[in-house]
Amino acid sequence: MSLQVYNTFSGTKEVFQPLQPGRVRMYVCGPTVYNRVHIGNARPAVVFDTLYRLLKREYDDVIYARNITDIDDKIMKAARDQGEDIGVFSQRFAGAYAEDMAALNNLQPDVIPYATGHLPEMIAMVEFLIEKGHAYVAEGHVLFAVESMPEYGQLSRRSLDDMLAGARVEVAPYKKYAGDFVLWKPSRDDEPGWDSPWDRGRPGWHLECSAMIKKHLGDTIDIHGGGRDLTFPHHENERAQSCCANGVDFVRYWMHNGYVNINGEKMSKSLGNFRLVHDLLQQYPGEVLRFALLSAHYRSELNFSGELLDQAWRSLDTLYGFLRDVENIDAAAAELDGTAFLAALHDDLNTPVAISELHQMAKELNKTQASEKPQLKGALLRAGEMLGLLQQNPETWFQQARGGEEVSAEMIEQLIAERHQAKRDRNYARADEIREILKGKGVVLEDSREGTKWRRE
RNA sequence: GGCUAGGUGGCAGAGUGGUCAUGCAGCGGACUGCAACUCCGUGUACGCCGGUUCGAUUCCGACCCUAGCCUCCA
Repeated sequence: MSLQVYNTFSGTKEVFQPLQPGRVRMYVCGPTVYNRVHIGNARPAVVFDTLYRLLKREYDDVIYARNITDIDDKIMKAARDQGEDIGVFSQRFAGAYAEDMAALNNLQPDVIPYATGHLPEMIAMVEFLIEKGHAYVAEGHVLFAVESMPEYGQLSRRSLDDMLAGARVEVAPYKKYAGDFVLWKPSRDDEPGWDSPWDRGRPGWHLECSAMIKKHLGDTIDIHGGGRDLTFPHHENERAQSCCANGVDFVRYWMHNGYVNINGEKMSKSLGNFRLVHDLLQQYPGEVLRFALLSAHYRSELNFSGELLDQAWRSLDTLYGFLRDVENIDAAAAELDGTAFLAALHDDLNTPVAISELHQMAKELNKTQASEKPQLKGALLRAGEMLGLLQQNPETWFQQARGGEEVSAEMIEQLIAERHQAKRDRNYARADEIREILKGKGVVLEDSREGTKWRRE
């Protein structure tokens, strides 16, 4: 079963073949740390984490890097506005990002490079680009000369003429060509800056990723991921820098996820229609957010709403329900080869189909005879793990807080015991009364031959 | 204006030239002391108009509509 991925560069699904057999290098653009991230920012992290899990299953040597952009004018401005040291400020939000991503069951990337830790690499790359005639110095800035690269625009499929025709931004006077972009810009004395062969200054955004990729993953990497909005200009410019500086192919497979929409519009900071992951986590388990994000194919847009999350929560309840009362086996030993589940993931990470297979596996588990249940449960848990789902103890899952006033588990158990006695006494009125009381507190009882289970809802 | 993606049942969302996505919700039934869980059953969904075809939601063309990128943005 070979993995197929859609490559933005070719515009088609391709069979994935790493540069070197058995060895995969993947880079995903991480956050610019000047505030908490919204659920749309979380999509690439979840999508590529899922891909990372799949790659690790298939390849021995996988390195996944996701950077922290901690040099940026927005950070400078936000830190200044709040009167906070910029290093402390950005570190705070880098930490918040790590927390949010962990809450969504994302594994830690193997490498988390910080832009501030790579100034020498960036400066070296700029020097080299100047040397090779791909960049020039102008009024303290260093600019990349896009006309020096005939293939510029190939990734985003734009011609220079088209781009300039649609340009809505004033062109800085020091640019030789309107499409040239900044590699290095001068800093004022009160702005963060680093000494360089040019003025004391700071790197352009695109340069940061190019330098970090080169250092940690090499000149040619297998997968570069990110949100669709990064295709141009960010990735196009990264590609220009890296190809021209390294003289080799930069990325074998470009992968871009679609947006998270609200009411049919892209969720974005500038539109102000965003929902922060941190806020959503007050109301929903991270696993519900993750499930919701994986419920659409990564290249599709995903319409985000409270209803979507409620549906995700219900679906997880159903799945966890099947896992109750089944003896565990070592899920790691479970075999997924040849399953429709795995086939779905191999087909350009088709998570909606994979999730539907999860349901099929759960139903199968429910139907089968007791002796075979542990085996099937193991497979289901292993499949869930591939998606970063279903890893909690089912009882923990059902007992977790769901907002509203909380009755303690002890109190619930006590009432269940009292109801049990009432039922024995055939005092159904009292039994039903207790059930109603608990229901009013968001606790649902489920009787079975083995006893009474409860869950919050 | 240039370029790109898309319009699927109440909602979310796959997919396919001709039996089935799947989930959530709804409805009917079974189970249950009654429920819940679970199980069984249940929906003539594929923007509009033409064309190709024995047959199109799926291929082709026109049209309408939506979103996105071209500026910081996952």
